Amino acid sequence: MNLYSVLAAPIMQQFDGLVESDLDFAPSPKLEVGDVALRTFIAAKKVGMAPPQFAQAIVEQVDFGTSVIEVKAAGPYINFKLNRSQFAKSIVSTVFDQGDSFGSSQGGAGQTMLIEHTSINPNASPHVGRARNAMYGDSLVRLFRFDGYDVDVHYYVNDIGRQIGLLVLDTEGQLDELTFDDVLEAYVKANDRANPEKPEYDADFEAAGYEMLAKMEKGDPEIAAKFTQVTDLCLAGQLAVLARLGIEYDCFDKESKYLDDPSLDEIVKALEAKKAVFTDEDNRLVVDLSKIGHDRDEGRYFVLRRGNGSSMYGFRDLAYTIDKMSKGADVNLQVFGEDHKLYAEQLELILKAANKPVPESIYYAYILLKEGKMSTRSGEGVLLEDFLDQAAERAQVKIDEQCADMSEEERKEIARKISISAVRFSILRVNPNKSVIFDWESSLSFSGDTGPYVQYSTARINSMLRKFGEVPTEIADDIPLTADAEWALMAHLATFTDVVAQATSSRNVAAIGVYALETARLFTSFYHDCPVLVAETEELKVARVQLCKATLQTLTNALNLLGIEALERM
RNA sequence: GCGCUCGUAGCUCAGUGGAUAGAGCACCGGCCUCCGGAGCCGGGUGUCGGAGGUUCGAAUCCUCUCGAGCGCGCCA
Repeated sequence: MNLYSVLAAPIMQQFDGLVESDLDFAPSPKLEVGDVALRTFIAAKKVGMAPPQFAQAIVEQVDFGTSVIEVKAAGPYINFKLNRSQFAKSIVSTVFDQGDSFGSSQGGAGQTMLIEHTSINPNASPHVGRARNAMYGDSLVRLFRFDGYDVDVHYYVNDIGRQIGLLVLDTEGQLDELTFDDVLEAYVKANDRANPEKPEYDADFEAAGYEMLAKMEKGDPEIAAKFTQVTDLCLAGQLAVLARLGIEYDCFDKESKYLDDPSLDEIVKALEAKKAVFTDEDNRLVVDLSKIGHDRDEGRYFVLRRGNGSSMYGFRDLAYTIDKMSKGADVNLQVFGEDHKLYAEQLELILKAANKPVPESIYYAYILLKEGKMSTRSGEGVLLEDFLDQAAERAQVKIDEQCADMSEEERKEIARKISISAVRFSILRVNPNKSVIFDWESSLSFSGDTGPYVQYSTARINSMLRKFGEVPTEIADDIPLTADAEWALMAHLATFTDVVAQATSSRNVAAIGVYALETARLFTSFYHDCPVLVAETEELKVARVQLCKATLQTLTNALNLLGIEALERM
């Protein structure tokens, strides 16, 4: 359903040599001027006329039939007043027909996508900053699934490394009784004991931690089992928090699997052939990236192995990336914080040098705390769990007073859904390459540009639909939807498919949030202007209810992409 | 120092070549004897960081510059 094709066809018929993309249609700046505008610059150039003359020529010569009521040139622009009723039928019936898949252009049908996101160190609880990674990744998953892709979601588990070694050491013998929170606490203590700058510093303990790690890397089965036990416990704790936001994964890839992967030899050989790898004075194995395309001194060297022979994170990550790419998905994505940009570029150079395919990286900027007393500088300072708890508490207060007739169970469930909406929306609505200033007050607010505001529209529509009863699926030919508020809403619904396609190809989920807000705003405006259940005539009532239902469907689909549920009541 | 990203209203953000740059928050007025007031309507606020350039046309593209965030050899 494209409003503009209907107008483009007769123009192309009248003027030879024009294709649809030459005709630059957009909504008119104001409804008083017209419903749709054509900007003639590109097409005028192609037919060899000055834009205002070409505009005039179109107005005089082209017959737009019944779909247009009035055509007026305004300098290089042309404004069309449309037969709104005719377009209304087309728009509403398209939404009805496509239902839950309205908005999808099925561009990914038959294709596969592999995405890796989140990957938090096991020794930490998810912070709001990291959660931006998980929420973005998760919404990309939803977006690609909606577009028809078969998506596989991967989580890279950093199950080896110094911090796990320290944890194993510190919790030895008591792991069976410990909870995730206990382990987090233990890690803080263990970290201090291994930090020479802290009063608790214990050199023997630190050394024992490294020894533990070395044994693990050598494949000691007993130690390995202990590592697994700690890692699994932590992972389960992290996943529980992420699951509260509706975030799930298909595969967990353990880093320890890639300690000595055969593909690593292949990489080193390829680098050797280009004289891009050397062993330095401290016996480290180092890549000189300037030999394979890096053009400056900063970040020129990339260490693969330490002097003692143990591998670096990046070396194992190379093996992991090769493994991921070997699955042959049509689209491969990985979501990183902006601090990983150089690192990812370095990996990319190495992979390319070894003639290996490279996944596409998506970056998000950090979340900063509004300056204040206890602010550390990044959003790392706020635990996701606390954020969710606070949001749920606030929502609960409001629900308890507003939905007093419902059971406690129901109220709790609704409060939960609203809190998730507030949290996800506040983070997702900002473009990912832009830092978000995190502030409790506005992030937990339920009014204005928020997820709960959008949900409110869905609850309101559902309330009307319950009162109305069964909505006829048949749309009348002369459906009486012609008021400005009705048109503005319908015209906006008609753009959803384009918005989704654009968001998918640019991997920018924020556009969906902006769209959902605008839809909710236009709906509320319509709702206040146009009586629905108390409309003057039965025809008008049915038509408006149908528009409401189409709006609800669109909002539901948009919210789903953001991991937010539309609500029956709130 | 070098590289990447960002800079739009008091604050938080939309707006990736087209008409008079838009929302929310905050502030001031209205609006529930009509369908849900987490709402709606109205009121004003801009050197689009700055300077050049490209273009019929620039918040948007290019160059320079200032400011902020992030990164830059044995953390993951």
